Amino acid sequence: MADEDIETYDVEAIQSRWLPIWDDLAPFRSGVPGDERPTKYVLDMFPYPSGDLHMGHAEAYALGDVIARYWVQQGFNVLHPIGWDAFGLPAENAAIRNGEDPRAWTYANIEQQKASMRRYACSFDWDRVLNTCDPEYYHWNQWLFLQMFQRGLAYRKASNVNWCPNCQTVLANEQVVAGECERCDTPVTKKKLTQWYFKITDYADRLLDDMTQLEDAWPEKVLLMQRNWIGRSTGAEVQFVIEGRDDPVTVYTTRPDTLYGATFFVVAADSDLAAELAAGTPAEAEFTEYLEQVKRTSEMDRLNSERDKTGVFLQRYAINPVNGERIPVWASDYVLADYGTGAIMAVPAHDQRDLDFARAFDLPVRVVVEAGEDPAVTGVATADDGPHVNSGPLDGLDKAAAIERILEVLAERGTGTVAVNYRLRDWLISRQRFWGTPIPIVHCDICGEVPVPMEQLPVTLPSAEGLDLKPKGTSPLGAATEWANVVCPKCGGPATRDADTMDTFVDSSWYYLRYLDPHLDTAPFDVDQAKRWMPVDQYVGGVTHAILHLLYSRFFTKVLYDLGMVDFTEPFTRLLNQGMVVMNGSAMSKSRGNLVRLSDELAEHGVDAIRLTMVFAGPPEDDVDWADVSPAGAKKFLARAWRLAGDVTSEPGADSAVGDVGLRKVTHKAVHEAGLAVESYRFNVAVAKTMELVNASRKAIDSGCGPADPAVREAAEAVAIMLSLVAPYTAEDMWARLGHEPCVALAGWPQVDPELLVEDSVTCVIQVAGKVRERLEVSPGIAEDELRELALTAPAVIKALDGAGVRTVIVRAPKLVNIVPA
RNA sequence: GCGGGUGUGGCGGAAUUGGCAGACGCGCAGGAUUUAGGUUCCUGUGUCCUCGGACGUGAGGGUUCAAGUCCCUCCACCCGCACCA
Repeated sequence: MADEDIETYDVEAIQSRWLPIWDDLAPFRSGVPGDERPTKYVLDMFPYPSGDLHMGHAEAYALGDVIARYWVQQGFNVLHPIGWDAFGLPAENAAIRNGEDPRAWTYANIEQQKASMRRYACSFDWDRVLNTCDPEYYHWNQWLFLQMFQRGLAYRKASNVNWCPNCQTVLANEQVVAGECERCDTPVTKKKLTQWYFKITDYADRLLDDMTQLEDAWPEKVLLMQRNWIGRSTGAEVQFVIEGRDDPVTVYTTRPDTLYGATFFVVAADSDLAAELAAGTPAEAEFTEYLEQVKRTSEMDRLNSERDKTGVFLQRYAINPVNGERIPVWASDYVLADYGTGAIMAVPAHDQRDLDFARAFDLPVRVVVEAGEDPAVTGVATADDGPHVNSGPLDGLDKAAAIERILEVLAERGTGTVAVNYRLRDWLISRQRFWGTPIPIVHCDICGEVPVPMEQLPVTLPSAEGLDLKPKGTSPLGAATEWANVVCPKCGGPATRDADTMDTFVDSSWYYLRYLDPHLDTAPFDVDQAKRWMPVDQYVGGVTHAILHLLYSRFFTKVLYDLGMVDFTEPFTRLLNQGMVVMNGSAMSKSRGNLVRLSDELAEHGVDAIRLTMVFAGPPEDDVDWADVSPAGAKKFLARAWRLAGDVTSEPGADSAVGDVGLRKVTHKAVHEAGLAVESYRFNVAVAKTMELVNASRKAIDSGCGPADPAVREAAEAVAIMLSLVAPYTAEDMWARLGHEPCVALAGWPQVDPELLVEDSVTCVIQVAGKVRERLEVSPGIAEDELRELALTAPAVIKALDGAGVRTVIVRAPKLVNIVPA
């Protein structure tokens, strides 16, 4: 029999048999009118169309599909959409390399990925596909931009921005990783440019505070990263008069209690204030030279905290508002121009950076909090709490009391107040590239920034033909004169379009709403559909987006809430971060020579075996090391399960109630435990439970109740349904072999009979001094006294006690007895 | 430097509230079937052992009748942030 069966579990044949049938039946269509099932929204992060799908996609989508298909089996109408995040630099760069139109290149890749995705058989609703590079999509990026523009949430300002010399475009703070461009690893430099921003800082508090909604539903790690990224700190703003300057300068500090310890004052070298203070002083030349040096320092060097402190004394003095002391003003690059006010009071005794600076330039160190050794001697600033000294009215107070007191003092004198600061900066969205959403603004010499009227949207991208897409620091769109030159919508005079395009993170900040009605042409999304489906019940994607994409999406959601378009404030109720697929411990890459091609793996083992391998490899959050797993083993198991279906000889509908009780108990327990495992993301465990059921069924057929017993059919059908979450082709073919019509995906999760979960007998472990000496089969309802008696009289126990008396007997009926000898 | 996480057989990993450590699988070994085996099926597989047992979840200590699980100290690896005043 072996020979025929090997031929019969023919992966290729099974795949090509069911794919067209599923296409026809479309079992995962979520928008069928009159569908009464309760709803769930399962969302996978949409792919970027750079070539075909790879191993990472295979893992992520296999995991998301387990959840989506499980909820379908549980009777939900599951919205499980897919689309393409199709704008962006890589497509454009590739297009430049190949001399192709980025549009053609992108759509060709999308078609290829779409075909692969279909074969991969995820439970996507193919009626809802969207591409962010379609005008019908980015139309609404522009619409949303204008909504924000009207509310002052989109604005233009000049500032020193992160610049990637390789990509020849600006980058958001979030796209600079360790001083390098996140995309190409080129060291990032600074450039002064006028750019568009979204005012995400207005939402800093809400982004932080609303995270309480996400506790226990998002990975703690992601919440922590977001908290750190927003970086809220509470302190005080204190005003210092600068000699020879009319207006005082405000500094931000989290330690206003150490104000009496301020021995010098530092302004950010690259701030306007520094230039102003240096102007006309004897230090001006030295300052100018220093500033040049600072500008030459790459972001990467600047981030090196081991670097020695540098700076220039500006030959000016600030007056400490509490004691009138005259302290020198320095300019240094260790103070950041764009955090707080760009100026600080330096308290070297209690801040390490200030101490390092003080030691470098021989500035005085004054202890105002007694907390250990003298920092001037040790070189280590003390940040701990302790009684204040040398601090006038603060003397003797601890930190909390001193802060409270000094704030009162400052308030009385009108020279200081409580203040909150954030690490988070506004989101820079302008990009000097072609393949993105045009910013819907027209620049007019007379009227300034004029929004494109809503009815003129979308502002579509011109053809790339004839345009030089090579990065040169300005947007290629500016060279499309026919496109760029327009009349001002306001005054009718000559004007030009804004030639920059939007950061592609704008596209992905709201795409989950667009899926609800991807072809709607009157609004970005259907508000009523949003009431029905949103927020997303389960989001699945890589931890690489822990900050960027998730923070931006949360921000957009809150803006939409304020616009009255949605009635929730957080878009993603639960988040699962899947791990990566690696090879021999490191990320796969062509240059490392450890790249595994998904298409090769699929050809060799089949879709189901690859999906099963991904799911069974371990917890979904962990990386899958392809060197450690066995797709061949997965295929072997699938064939084994599949053969089970062929061995069943009872008819469909056979009454399982009269079947073998032993096997039925195994079946119901496996179904029950697999369901619990899926719901708690332990998909690998759910697979293990399915395997156990297959093993038990095999045994029942070969050496137990036999293939005709209805319990065997019940077990095999349960296997097919459980397997349908992971291995849809095999499961469907099993279902057919068991005499059912498609689709197994809609068969419904097997009902668990609670009575069959109750064991007839339980193995009770009898320990003596914590060591197992005997196992007894007992009834689950056994009384403590009876169990104690049984345990104490067991021969093995008497032997282990070896005449010693009994001190205590711990009884945990019915599973355990521990006898403590005297 | 600051913050967080993880350490369980040869390997990937299991293990409600502290209650049989190693489920399930890979690999390996042996056997059966086979002309053959990158097939299928069965059996075994933590370590040591004087075959009664002893030891065993990164190391050391503690709490407990009982610790992979709780507490303390340490080690290793991984991730995030990195002059944010």
